Amino acid sequence: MNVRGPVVDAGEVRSVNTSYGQSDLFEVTVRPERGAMEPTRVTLWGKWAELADWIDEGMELLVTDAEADEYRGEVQLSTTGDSFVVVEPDFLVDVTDVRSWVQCPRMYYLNKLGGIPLNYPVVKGTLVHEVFGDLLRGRDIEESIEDRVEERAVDLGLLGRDPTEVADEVRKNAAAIEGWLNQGLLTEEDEWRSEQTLVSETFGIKGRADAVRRGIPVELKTGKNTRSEPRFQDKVQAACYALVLGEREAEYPDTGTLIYTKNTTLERIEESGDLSPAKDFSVSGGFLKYVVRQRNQIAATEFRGDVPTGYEADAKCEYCFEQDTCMVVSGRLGQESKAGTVGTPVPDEERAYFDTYYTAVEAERRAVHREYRKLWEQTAEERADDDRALIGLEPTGREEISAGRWRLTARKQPEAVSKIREGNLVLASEGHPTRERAELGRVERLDGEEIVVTTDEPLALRRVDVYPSELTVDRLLTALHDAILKGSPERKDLLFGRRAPEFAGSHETYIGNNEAQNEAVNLALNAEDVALVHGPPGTGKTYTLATILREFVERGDRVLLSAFTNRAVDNAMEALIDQGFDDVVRVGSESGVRDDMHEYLFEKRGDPVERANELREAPVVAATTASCGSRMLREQEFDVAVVDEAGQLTEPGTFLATNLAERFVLVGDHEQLPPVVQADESELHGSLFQRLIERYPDASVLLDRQYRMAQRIQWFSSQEFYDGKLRPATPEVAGRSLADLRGVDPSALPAHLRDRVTYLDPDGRQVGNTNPTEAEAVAETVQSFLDAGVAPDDVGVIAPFRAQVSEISRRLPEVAVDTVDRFQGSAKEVVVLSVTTTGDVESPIFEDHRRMNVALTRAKRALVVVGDEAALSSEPFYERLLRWARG
DNA sequence: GCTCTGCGCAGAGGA
Repeated sequence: MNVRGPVVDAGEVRSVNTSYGQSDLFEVTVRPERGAMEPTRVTLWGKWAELADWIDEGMELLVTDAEADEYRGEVQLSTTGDSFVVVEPDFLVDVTDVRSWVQCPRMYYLNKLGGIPLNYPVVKGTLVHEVFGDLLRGRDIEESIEDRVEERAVDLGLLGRDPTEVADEVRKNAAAIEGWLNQGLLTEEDEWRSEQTLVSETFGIKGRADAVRRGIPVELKTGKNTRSEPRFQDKVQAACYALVLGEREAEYPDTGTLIYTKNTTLERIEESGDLSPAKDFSVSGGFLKYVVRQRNQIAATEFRGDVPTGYEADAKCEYCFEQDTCMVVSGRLGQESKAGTVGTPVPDEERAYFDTYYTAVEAERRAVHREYRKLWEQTAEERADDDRALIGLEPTGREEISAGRWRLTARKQPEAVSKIREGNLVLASEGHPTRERAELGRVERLDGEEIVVTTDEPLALRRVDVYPSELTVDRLLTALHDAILKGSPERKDLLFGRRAPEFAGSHETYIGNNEAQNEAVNLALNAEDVALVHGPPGTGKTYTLATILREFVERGDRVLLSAFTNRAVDNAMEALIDQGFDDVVRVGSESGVRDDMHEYLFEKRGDPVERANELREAPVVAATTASCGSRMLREQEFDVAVVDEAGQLTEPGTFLATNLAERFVLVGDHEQLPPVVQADESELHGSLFQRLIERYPDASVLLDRQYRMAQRIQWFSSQEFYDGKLRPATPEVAGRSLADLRGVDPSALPAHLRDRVTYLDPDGRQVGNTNPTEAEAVAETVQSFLDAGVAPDDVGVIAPFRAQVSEISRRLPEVAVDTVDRFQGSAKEVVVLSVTTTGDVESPIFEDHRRMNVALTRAKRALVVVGDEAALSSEPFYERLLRWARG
């Protein structure tokens, strides 16, 4: 039987004599999660007893194949020879992390913290792996090499490598594999699967195997291995995959294969007479358990929030490549380290800051892990409700689009809604993402009836799940590392409030008709380190930002333009282009970047020198903050970073962009929506923008004149969020009404909708996160505006909940209906807000009043608030809102 | 018990 639950009590290790000889035992008490079982004592025998050093009360424990017996009248459990003990099974450890932990626990930590920079051996290794995958999928070797090298042009260009020489080197490595593969294929029936994504629900391990051959994991290594035996950490890596494969097939492979391409030089062949680059090794049950114990050490360390010292294992620091980094990091952070320390520690407050944010980012990582858990924990029905997956798909086709690239098509239920969008990374499966055949893929197309996914290998497409990614979390950590450990003292003095921002230079007129905007441009241009531009709704912050960018370029600065979302980056670029400047390189993915900006999209494929130069010499590079954390952009330097919608960025998120530049300008509005953060009790909720603007008001400018809303519409927001400072830019703006719109006849509207701000209580009732009666009233209201001549394109409907959005959307197919969060950044002539809730405003979504600020400031000429009076009267803020809306 | 965008997927290697 299996038992799983939190540890409520942990004892001491004892050594006892058994019929099999001397053995250690360690007793823990676990409160089982499922069933009505009382807390149960579980005895962990033999090597599992080492967990005594790692287990704390509160940690979750899973013991498989435990045996029940009665001892002194009490039923208790013991591990058996088949048992595995897994600490915090929900914490998904990467296979590569187990690998580095085995080398040295501190290397695991350092890799996580600093990331791995762009270097040639790694790029070459990646290339050989890609060619290997292509070979397995039947592609011609020369074609593959040529294509893959061309694909990596930027990396090779930035590293100053000649593509012909690189191709030669890759060819040497790949030829050895090809010869061996052909030999194998002639003699036996081989079944190969390349690039297998594996996730284990039992062992809390995830990773991607290079290949699986007849159920045996195959790991390719391009590095040198001069000894005849496989490297230990390579075996560990392959054994991890064996563990996950075994879980799925209910039988563990007893072998692993490692392929060392460098071993097949002519000299070696002559020396050993051995043609094969492949080495098989046996994977015993004992080895699998060793791997799980290592994985447990990582999970326990993360649970405790400990930092590995290196003493946990017996690696020798003098041979370690990371020794210098290790010593510097421990020196800067005052950490204990086996390698010793060098340098002076950062001040206490920086250390405290680092610790706080490190913990907060790790909490986000655990939130991502919870998403993974949902992959297998939920039933199909729950999954359908959760809308993270599309289930019950009917496979309709598969075609090979290029060697080893497949396009899978399936029919979906027209009413099935999900958060899956085109361009998303997904797990495509034949029914269950971890128990049945599954492939990582990308959504190519998605409409009402059909979904198209591209994958490396074909399968019958029956289900598509969102694939959670730790990528951004990893990048936040490196941004934190770069900012605090590698940041200049001047920059840090500023971040920690020890020095006020400085400004120097003359005051010029850049924008003649708006004093605040002109002030903002001056402030940005004169900033020696930072300038902050506070732009409430409709105040022309994007225009101002574009002017700032243009003036920076004019005087010879190289500029990074960044924001959290692709949409914001594209908008800012558009404004820049509107001002007549288009010498911009847009870094990003095809699916993320808006179609009309594709002509500026940076092409990574081609000639290395050309590609690298285009990037290095671009006066303006535009990318999301997540992209700024990519290896390619981390290599770039800028004079100044201009970050839009900075109020939506966490502090480490902001660093992703600002780390790359000498100076920075943050543009945003902290009175609109804050960063999206998964962990509730997190430091990440506040933005750097807000903290700096509060600390250094003199380094900021408030854009106080808005060009969007009629006076009546903007009043509430101005009073509640901007101390009444926000005002219409011109009398024309102040007096805006529907009558100004061509073809609109306001007198055709029902009387209760004729004012610029109106209120309506449809007497509905909240059902889940919807309110059907209210949705109906919203639809009727919108219809009234359409009947009065308002174009569908000029109307927007906003609701807090996604469920209510789809409820309304069904009734109004031709009108833009979206959540408040997704509406941020855009505006409409007419906006109808569906408050949805009834009785009270207790849901956490109503707690942050800034969400309402966004919702109420999208309308230019007419705003209708639709909601339950009782709910709106139940809290002072909403009561003021109601009073204003009623007029 | 709510909102949700990113990402060149994860891993590639060096004595």
